Amino acid sequence: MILKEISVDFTSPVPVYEQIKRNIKHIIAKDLLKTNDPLPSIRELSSFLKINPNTVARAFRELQQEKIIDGRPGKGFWASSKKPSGKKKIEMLEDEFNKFIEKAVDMGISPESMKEMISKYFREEK
Amino acid sequence: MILKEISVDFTSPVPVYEQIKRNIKHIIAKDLLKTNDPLPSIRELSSFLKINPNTVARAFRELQQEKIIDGRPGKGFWASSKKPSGKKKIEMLEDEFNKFIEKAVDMGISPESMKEMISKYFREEK
DNA sequence: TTCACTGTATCAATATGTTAATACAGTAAT
DNA sequence: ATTACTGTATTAACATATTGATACAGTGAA
Repeated sequence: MILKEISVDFTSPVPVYEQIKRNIKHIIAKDLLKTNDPLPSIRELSSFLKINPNTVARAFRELQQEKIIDGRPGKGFWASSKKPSGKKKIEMLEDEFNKFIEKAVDMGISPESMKEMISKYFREEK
Repeated sequence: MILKEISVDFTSPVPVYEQIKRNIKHIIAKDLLKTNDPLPSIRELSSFLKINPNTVARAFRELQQEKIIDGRPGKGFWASSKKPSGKKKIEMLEDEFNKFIEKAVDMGISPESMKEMISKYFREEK
């Protein structure tokens, strides 16, 4: 079960519902959950994490709005079949990304420096 | 004067003090303010923007902590003596950049794809 | 000193965000 | 219909972030 892939840090400034969202996104991005695979129920996950069901419900609701998962009362939630493909995801980001690059260019930052920033981010990320 | 380079959007979810910080950073990054050039005083800027002096003070204080500007009571604030090198500029962008990368990660985009997006931008640019 | 400007500190009001308590409602198997 | 699960909605408690009112303190020139 993917339950043990999910954990939250109560001392983090990142809200618990946001940590849950990221957990699920990463799980789906890594294909640990494929299309139509069931997620743990709201109550199952909330009692596993020892938090209020509403907190899990908020995470699931927002993921549903983002079309990452889908769900129905009485049936639970599952990985959506309408997940955007890798290409779609990049297209979704590209506008925002180009704005960012333009600002960087405006400041005189080279493409090499930008790539270096990416590498740095992932080196520091554990 | 750089006063007219500074504006805030009161309907934005981005706090006013944060908008001021970004304004100043961009002004310095674009060399509209060079080393030791004076910034508007806290009260001057606050009355110009019609906000409380404390809001401007917070922006300036944080910029000072980030070594982007310097200041003293009775003297005002000025652009820090440390010329914003390429590295400095990158630091200024880094917060924003990291948020972007985080979002990309959340979408399951690999570092390689991100670098590819940068290359693509510059290939198409010229 | 006095004055007119600087920035600083403290506290309160307000707004926003997060989580929990609790009750309600849908689904499906028995 | 009963049971045992699902998700949903409402409201309140709590925490945090943002901004403002106000008073205090430093600097330098007249």
